[in-house]
Amino acid sequence: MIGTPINDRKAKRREATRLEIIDAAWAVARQHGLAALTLREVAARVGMRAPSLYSHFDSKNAIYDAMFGQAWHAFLDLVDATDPDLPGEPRARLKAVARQFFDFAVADVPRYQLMTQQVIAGFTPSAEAYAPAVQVIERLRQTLAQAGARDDQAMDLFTALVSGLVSQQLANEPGGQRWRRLIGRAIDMYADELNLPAPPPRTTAARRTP
Amino acid sequence: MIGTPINDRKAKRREATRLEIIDAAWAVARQHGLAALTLREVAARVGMRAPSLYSHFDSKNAIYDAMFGQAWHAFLDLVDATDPDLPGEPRARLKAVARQFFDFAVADVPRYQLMTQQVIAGFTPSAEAYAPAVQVIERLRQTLAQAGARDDQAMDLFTALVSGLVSQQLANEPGGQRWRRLIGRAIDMYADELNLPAPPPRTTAARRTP
DNA sequence: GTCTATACTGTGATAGAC
DNA sequence: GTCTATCACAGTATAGAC
Repeated sequence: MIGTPINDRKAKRREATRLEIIDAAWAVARQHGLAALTLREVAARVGMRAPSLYSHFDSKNAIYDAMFGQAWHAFLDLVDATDPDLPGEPRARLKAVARQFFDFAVADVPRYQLMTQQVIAGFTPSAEAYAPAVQVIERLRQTLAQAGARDDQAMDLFTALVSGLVSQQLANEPGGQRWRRLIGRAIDMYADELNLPAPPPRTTAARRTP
Repeated sequence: MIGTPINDRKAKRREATRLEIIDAAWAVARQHGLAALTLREVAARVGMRAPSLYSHFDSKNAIYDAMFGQAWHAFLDLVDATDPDLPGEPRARLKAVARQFFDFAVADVPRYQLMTQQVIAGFTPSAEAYAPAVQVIERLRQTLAQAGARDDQAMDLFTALVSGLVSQQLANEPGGQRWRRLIGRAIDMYADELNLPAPPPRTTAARRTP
């Protein structure tokens, strides 16, 4: 009795409603802040009463959980889509990765707060929602290894450096560029510490090595 | 009618009650988390009912505000008390400053969250409570200038680096040492970028330059 | 299955008696 | 100052309409 057209349509409708609710929740979070999200307001935006949300989510934290998974999945998709376009030169590659994370973080502050900080009191992401975050870390590990940073400490130092730039930007000058402009300098500093090769001098020819 | 012994005693008693309330609030925050703090529980710990707290604080956020100011003031006092004992050699000095901030942050997570992140929904610190934080930044600016890092970018890079180490430690391994152990490496990396002099080779003599 | 109405508990905050 | 009583609003459990 599973997989019939009727059940497919029901499941699709159900999933569509879930997405509507999550979208509404993002809208409320962006407008009033992540912690100020209320079920009544989310419900009102999708034309329901608050208790009706419990037909689709077990609790308010389950909504946060779905949002958490969606956010990390969006970043994972971005990472995978961008990968072929990344520059081959190690330093430029690391800078591009750092700027990608930075820009994604700064573009939607409540999303970034949910992804990284423990802003919500009793919320801990489920293993399922956390999975894409693990995959992002794995992609980063590969990128760093490719650039010549193979030990775990180099990885930890990179994440600390980039997340530190983001957190300072958001805390002290949200919407600004003061710490974003430091990314190039910061990554060069990092690459020097790892003895990564300096970028080759610019030439017009030989854009690809055969 | 101000400054009489009776008014002094009243003011002291009033200030003592305020401190009792703040201490109770810290205890609740450490036990249940900063955001899970409730006026009823704070009041119970000082033998009151919740509405009585409004005789001493205008709102719940006013309690957070007093906690915020107290926390930064405690760190400022620590910084000033430690200053004469800091090593003179620039790199060692920067490492000591970084470890001091790191250890203070990690020692009391709710305190650090209140000091740096926007964990509380509608809370913005007052100018008065923020003052000691500004002084801490000023001390840091002096320390960095003394070590040879005089531009604003160097300051921003330092704060990003250290706060990044803290945030990664707290997010991924609270109570551990994984990122703390990176402080030496991170600060050396930073000092190299600023072309600070390398530390002198260890000798038993000449511990001070005449 | 999906939604509503209702109600329970707990929150920060206010009003007024003592 | 501190109390009791009360309010508006939150999350959420339950029962029942369709």
